[in-house]
Amino acid sequence: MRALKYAILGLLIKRPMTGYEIAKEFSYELAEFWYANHSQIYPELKKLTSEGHVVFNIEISGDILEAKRYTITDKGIKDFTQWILKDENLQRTPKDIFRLRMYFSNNLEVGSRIHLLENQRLQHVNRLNTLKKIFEQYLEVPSASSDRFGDFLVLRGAIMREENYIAWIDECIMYSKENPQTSPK
Amino acid sequence: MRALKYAILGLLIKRPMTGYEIAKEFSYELAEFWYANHSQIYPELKKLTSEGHVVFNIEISGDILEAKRYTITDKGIKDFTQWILKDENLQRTPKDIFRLRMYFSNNLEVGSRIHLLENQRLQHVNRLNTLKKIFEQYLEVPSASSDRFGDFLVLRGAIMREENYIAWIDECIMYSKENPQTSPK
DNA sequence: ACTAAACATGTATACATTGACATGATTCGT
DNA sequence: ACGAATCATGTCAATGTATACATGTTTAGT
Repeated sequence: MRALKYAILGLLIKRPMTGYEIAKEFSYELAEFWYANHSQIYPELKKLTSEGHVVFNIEISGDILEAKRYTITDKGIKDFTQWILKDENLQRTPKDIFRLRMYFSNNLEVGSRIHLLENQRLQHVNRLNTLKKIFEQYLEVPSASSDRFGDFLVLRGAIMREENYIAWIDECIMYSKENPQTSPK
Repeated sequence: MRALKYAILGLLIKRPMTGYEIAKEFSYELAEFWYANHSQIYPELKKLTSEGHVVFNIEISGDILEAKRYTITDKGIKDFTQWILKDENLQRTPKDIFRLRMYFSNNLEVGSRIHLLENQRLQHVNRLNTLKKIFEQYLEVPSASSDRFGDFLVLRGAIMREENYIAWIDECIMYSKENPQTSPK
């Protein structure tokens, strides 16, 4: 499947980048649906180079500090274009440890269950607020052909996802309070 | 972290099960937020046995077909109880290939983009309908102490998640139609 | 002059996960 | 009696991912 390959190629279509810059991209908006740290990125870039999907040239900062700036090749663009066009079956639903906890939550007394839910809620609210702040920077919907359109869509998706998760937690809290039990299990 | 360990222990608290039965559980509701196939489950059960978290006894069907029925030990219950009680920081947002595609969707012409979105939409609608049919079986909210309460919460969560994903896709379709471009990139 | 943060690239080890390979028994329908 | 579906358990190789190890430079602030 090699999704990381296409994530990197997609970034390099926008502009040539170093491995370090690619890693940074993954820690901004992109992290809302994809992530890789540098220990995965550098080997992948090496592989992409040997496959002819990218080429690099070395830039020097200061006296000796080298950075490899990678550019996507025609072969890379062609491969990426085929990938992005391809219909795809639904992935398996992503794993979610908190949902796993809630699935087994009958093993908890009401107090503990609600504590866990409130804690999780707070974290999602914080994330939501961060996302909303980033979203405020878009004063209008970017043109569908600009590469900021993709950023806009996934950021909107991330906000909706967080709002929905919070709504689910609220339902869980409500049901737990409505329906108290004396002792667990 | 060993989430699979706790997923298995949680199931075994409900009742003793064979590896085969555990694998089956992962392909029903549980698959909405966790999954493992038998090639992961059997080794994990072996490990849990050697750690003293579970024990098994062999059942024979017919003449010779052996099945190992695993039972959780006191040590296993204690370990699970500590785990379920523990507060947890948010996981990294799960990877989502379709969102990755949409992030790079400025490389597509409007027609292709909408085709991909419609295709994905259909698949989510199908999944949603399946989930709703399962949900109809709950004529009332199960008691918070019954082990069907967890099933109920995560099933409700899965329905909300699918509805929300479809709403996001609809927004993407709307923005793509509102904001057409002549040629990609 | 010093220092902290950011720039920059790599490797290694362990763990998690997938899909294929491998084998065979039992049950249910026709 | 036959065949298909289900029951049942395991290993292996490849891939993917996380965390730590490892090293050194440059820049911006004080």
